[in-house]
Amino acid sequence: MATEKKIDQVILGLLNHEPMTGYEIKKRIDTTLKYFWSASFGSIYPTLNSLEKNCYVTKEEGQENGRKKVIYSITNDGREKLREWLKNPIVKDELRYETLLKLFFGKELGKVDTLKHIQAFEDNVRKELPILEMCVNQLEKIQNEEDHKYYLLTAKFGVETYKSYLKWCQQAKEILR
Amino acid sequence: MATEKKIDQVILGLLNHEPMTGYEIKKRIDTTLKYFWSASFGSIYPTLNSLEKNCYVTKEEGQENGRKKVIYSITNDGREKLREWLKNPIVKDELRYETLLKLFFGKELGKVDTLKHIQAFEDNVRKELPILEMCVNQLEKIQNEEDHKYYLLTAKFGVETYKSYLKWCQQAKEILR
DNA sequence: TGGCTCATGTAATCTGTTACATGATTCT
DNA sequence: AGAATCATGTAACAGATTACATGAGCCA
Repeated sequence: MATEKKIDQVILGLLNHEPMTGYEIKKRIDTTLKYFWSASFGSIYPTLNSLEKNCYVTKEEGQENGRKKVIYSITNDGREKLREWLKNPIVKDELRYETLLKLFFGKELGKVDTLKHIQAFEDNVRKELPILEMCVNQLEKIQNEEDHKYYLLTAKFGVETYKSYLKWCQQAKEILR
Repeated sequence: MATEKKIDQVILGLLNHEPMTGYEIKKRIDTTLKYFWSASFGSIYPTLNSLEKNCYVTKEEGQENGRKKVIYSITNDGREKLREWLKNPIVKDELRYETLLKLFFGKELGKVDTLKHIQAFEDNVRKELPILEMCVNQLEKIQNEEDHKYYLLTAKFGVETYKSYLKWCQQAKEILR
């Protein structure tokens, strides 16, 4: 069966764009993939090791400004692995909205405090939405790199869902009042 | 510290509405909470056991049509536990869209197959949206039970996000063509 | 009679996070 | 000098899923 873990695919996918260190992979996930994925160092570094053991990536130890760096690159086998996973049908999106759980059980908490949860949710969305929109704007300018068309898809997804979140927030507040 | 696991809170929350068996809890999660939460028997039954050991729920073994049933009810301690969790700020919504991962790395897969993923996503949303809308309609009719106002919040959330998914699907298909 | 749903539960396993350890460099 | 960031990694643990085991009732 081999690797079906998604963290493997995430790393292969990112390295398929350009060689990176584990640290950079983490940063990339926390910025670009933030709206639909997350991962910790505790899963990234061991995964890089096992990917190398299986020849899906190669590592190159170098240094930059005196700091040691381990730069990973995808191999042909790795790309093949990625492609294989990509063409399989999507199994399942896993959504766990703690926010919605607290709203669903909100009767026990009461209107006032439930409204506070909604407000906190809204505040966060309002903070993130402009970032996503900026991201879309920049991606729309870029025409040459083929990658960017696909990045645009996910950024637009973020924008649309975030806008729907805001719309819902208004409805939700009205219902509770 | 005690239980911070969300499955505990999900079960307490559901039992706070009415006493249920583990099997019924599972069904409830798979229908009503489906759009924002999931859980397996392998986590539900052991959790019910530990909740009982800690006196957050009580069990009553009975039978119905010859079938043995274990019906759980929430206790005052359990309700207190639930309330305590509800009033804490929301820590994090965990969203892991496998769909978006595959789109993000879509360059390696190509337009045709990426469009297939989008289509599969769209088909599913089109199938689920009417169910959610029906749900909203029914909840809007009910005025007496206070619980339903909170259920309505989450159902409306589902409707709004699902509509935004469909909107995005159109955009996504245009971008790739 | 065979298959589906109801119903409960456990063991093995998987996957990932948190917290810790370490140490260099850059910023203030 | 001290804090923050860069950078890599491990060990313990948490939390959940999958697969299996078991058995009764219902429907065709």
